[in-house]
Amino acid sequence: MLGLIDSNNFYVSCERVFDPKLEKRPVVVLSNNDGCIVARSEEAKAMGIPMGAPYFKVKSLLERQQVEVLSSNYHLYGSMARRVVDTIQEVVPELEIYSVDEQFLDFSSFSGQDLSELSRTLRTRVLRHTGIPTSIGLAKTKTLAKLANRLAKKNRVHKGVYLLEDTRLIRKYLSLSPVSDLWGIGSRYAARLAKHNIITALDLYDAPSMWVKKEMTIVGLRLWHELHGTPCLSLEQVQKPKKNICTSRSFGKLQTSYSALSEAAAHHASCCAQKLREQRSVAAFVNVFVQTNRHNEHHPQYRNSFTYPLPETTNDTRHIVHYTEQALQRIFRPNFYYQKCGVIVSGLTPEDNRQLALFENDEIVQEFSSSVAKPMANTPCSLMKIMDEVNYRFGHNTLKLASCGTKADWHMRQAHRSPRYTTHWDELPVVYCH
DNA sequence: TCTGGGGTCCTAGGACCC
DNA sequence: TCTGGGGTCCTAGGACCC
Repeated sequence: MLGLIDSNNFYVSCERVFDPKLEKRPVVVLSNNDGCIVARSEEAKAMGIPMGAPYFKVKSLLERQQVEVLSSNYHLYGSMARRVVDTIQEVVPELEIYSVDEQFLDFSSFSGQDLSELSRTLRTRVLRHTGIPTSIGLAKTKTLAKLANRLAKKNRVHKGVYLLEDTRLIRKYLSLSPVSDLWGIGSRYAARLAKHNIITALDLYDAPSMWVKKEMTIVGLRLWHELHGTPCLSLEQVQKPKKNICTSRSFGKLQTSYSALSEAAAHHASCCAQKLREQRSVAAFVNVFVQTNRHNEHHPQYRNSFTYPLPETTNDTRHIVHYTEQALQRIFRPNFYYQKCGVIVSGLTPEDNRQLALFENDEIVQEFSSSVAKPMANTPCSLMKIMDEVNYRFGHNTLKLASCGTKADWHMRQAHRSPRYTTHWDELPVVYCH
């Protein structure tokens, strides 16, 4: 048996831990740039506020219904997610971190124990230690555990834990679920399956496996086997290094100047380089993309990207930023209203067996180190290491390249962000004693 | 005026190799 | 009439996830 533990309305729950007045009230959390609704409390869901709705379209409805609106606070959510995982691991050490609010649990070392009971204890513990409510689904495969988790969440009588094992019950629940509820069935497949009269999850379960493979490739076949109780998706306990890393943001307001785009791109490139160093990888390519607002019918549209092959693989911020600039120069066109830009690094390999170039080119490094006090920066490695350490100790962006700019009027909108209670000294919660 | 930001996997087809 | 038999790598496009 394995389990899927999932934090309920995770972002809203994080906010509620530190602001009790949000309890029992409709609350929504917005995406970056205060763009769309990405999390809703149960009360907000009950009012029919749809997931993913653009904020400006539902703003007046939210105001009328007195819904609490929050900008997303990813420092807080990331830190709370780590606490949740740490607490779970005290009880179940073997797990896979599937997303910020979901973990698959490996119960193989708990044979003979009552897993439902154990899971209920686990939920209570997570709630007590972190303040985050969770639901746990138990089943033989990941796909069934996902379903069981839905049941645990949907029906209060299960008290947040549901074990789905009995074939008759599996069939019954599948017959009550639309096929699009299954993990791995998105809107495209749902529409295609509907044409073949496959409407419920049970219809897919009862379809011949070879037909499923023909229509939905090996991915669909795996899903089919998982529904029938044969595991095809293993638990990935070690997090694999990412194959691509992307940093991008929409601008708080549309931008037209090269200098604004260049600053933003340098900033995103710096973030990519830092993420590369965190996972101890180097990149072989850097891709820069820019785009205008595709929803805007009044301004002319433009989107473009350019991939720059790096002369040697690197995770040095200065190199990545330098080639980002080169790529941006190729795609920037004046007289457009830009809405977004981003940087993607790819061709990632581990930094400790980095492939050297035939002619290692240290021009940028030398140019830079000659203007900096010698003992600090004679190798790119040590300078980046120091920069990361300083930024870790004194806060993100304490040290950055000048090309990232200082004005940052391209920064995203974030009108309703709560304090970063757990990660910033000057934003700690305050307790008053009477 | 205002519409997010990350990721992964699979397949087919085209190019190449011996 | 008859035209080999293995492979790899890369990319674009399509699907999905949170």
